[in-house]
Amino acid sequence: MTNINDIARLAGVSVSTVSRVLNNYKYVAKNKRESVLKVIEEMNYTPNKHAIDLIRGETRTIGVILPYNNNPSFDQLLNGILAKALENDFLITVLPSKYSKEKEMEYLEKLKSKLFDGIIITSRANDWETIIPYCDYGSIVSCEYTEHTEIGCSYIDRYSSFLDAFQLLKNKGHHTAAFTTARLESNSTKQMLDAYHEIFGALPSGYHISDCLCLEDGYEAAKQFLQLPERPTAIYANGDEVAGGMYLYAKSQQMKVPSDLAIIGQENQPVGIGLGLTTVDHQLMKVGEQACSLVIKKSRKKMKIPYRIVVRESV
Amino acid sequence: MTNINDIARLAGVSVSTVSRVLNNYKYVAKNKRESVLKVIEEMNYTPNKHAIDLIRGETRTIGVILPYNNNPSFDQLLNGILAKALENDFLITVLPSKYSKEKEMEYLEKLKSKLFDGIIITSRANDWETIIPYCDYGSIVSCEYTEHTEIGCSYIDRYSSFLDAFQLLKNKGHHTAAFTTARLESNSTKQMLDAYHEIFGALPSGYHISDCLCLEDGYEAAKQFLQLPERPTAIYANGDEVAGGMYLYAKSQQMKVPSDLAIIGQENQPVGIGLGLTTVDHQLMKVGEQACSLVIKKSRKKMKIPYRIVVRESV
DNA sequence: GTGAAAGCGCTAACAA
DNA sequence: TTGTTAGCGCTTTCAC
Repeated sequence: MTNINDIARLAGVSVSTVSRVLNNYKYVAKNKRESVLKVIEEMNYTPNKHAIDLIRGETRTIGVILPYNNNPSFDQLLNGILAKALENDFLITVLPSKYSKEKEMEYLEKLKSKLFDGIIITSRANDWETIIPYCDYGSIVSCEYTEHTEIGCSYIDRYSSFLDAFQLLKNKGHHTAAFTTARLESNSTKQMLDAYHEIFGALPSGYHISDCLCLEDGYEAAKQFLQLPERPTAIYANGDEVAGGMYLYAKSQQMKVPSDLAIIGQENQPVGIGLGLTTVDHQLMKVGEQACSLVIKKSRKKMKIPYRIVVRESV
Repeated sequence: MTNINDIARLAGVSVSTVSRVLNNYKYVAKNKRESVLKVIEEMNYTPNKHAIDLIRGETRTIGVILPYNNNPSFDQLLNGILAKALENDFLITVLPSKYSKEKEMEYLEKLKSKLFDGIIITSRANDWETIIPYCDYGSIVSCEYTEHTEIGCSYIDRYSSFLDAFQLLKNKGHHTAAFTTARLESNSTKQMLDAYHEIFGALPSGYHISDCLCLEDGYEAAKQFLQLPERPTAIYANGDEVAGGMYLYAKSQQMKVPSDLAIIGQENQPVGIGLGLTTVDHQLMKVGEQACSLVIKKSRKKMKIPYRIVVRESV
């Protein structure tokens, strides 16, 4: 492996001159610059990135902690992040966590070991208290709101989005609604429950199913909901794919949507467009873009991203 | 920033002993090991990864060149790669190319600069001839078949999958079929055309539309196909989201699927499940997993991944 | 078992 | 405008 010393020797200059050429410094004699460039070309030389990063203490790489990598919502987030990173000449390393506390800590340790300039936490298992110390080693940005001033946030006001969705159902004449969520322990689930109480009051037993991630989960959830003695007349799904599964189950039972069953999804995904599902679009791509901007700028701002409701025929 | 020297000094040992502790060497006196560990703990020390990578010349990181990062097929590929990488304790850096030759070369240069141990090329703009020289700097694996022995391949036999799909349509009584592809210049498109000729003979003019990536593209493509003087009776879409768009357009024209128009998609995606679309599942997730295994093992094997046709109600 | 010292490949302060 | 040299933080002989 040829290195900077070889180049210097062959070009008959010092390593610093080679370094200057490499970094486009002004004050290098034209002829020296040219001969250095020539040798570099001949030797097919490329500087070792680790040596550079070691000195600079910077990598222009951002780690993205992602619980699931086969989930459309997190894909949207990631896509936003990637777009912004590309724009700014940053590299993105994907860090799948499966909500494992240990994995998350492992990734935060990598921030500490200088592998990344910053980390975006799209969702987390650990408490903020255990995460915050790592802010000393790089910029940490969350896609969920937190009061902690050390953490930049690119977030959605989920509570009010849930309120809006439930209110929409109430306006359509529903007195209750069933709903699904992803993780039972998540903040989002908590907000969903609060929003429900706010709009409809007490939640009928069996009206909340958790751990729904994909179309099949939605199908099963709908089956469960519709076998309840007091069937719900409306369902709020935590994603359009889940909503799609519900739609399919309803159809399989010869039910009409929305007259027999109203369905509302989230994130404006293709299957929802296909089936004509009303959806709450949280604009996760924008959330991702903003999150990436924040890490790059090492900003700790709290940026709320607006959501919008896309009305189609399922409500 | 505390470093290995600080730890050595504070623990009253040499840096080599600290290094030995860090790397779980056997021959370190118990008391020294303990005092080193204690100081590490107290100082909250983590070794600098760049220094280590610089020496070892290895990073346990793989770069994945991905033309589009908001495309479901490439998402599936990436998900497979991520799953396998996680299993083997490798990190994945996503390298969006948008089929730019320059970007691709930039990423290959990063392989040369030792940032990655290997690179997976999911799809490419450059010729193999310009890519191959980079095999000297790390393992390069392709998700497309190539004869070049330097390149490991985890691939699909697209030609025969296309034959199968067209044959299926022919068996159902169709004498022609329209189809969509992604990039006009791609190998895949070439194979699609060849397969078409093999099964149906000459391609009626207007029966091939390129640059279809998403549901909206499919909608537009169907509109164009169905405005043709000789309407096609069947369409083979290059993805289920594209197929979904076609389905929606057909429905908007009060056409029945499959009696008025047969539609077959690819990749078994949620929208296809939702709409009951027959699809050719190339098992891209498995392709990704296998590709990742190959880079990790620095293998240059050619691994063909089987596809399967999922029959639903759209054909 | 342990430490001194020579790198790994590069940048940057300093002196010339 | 250039070269010398001291690092960056770590691993790894080699000698004791």
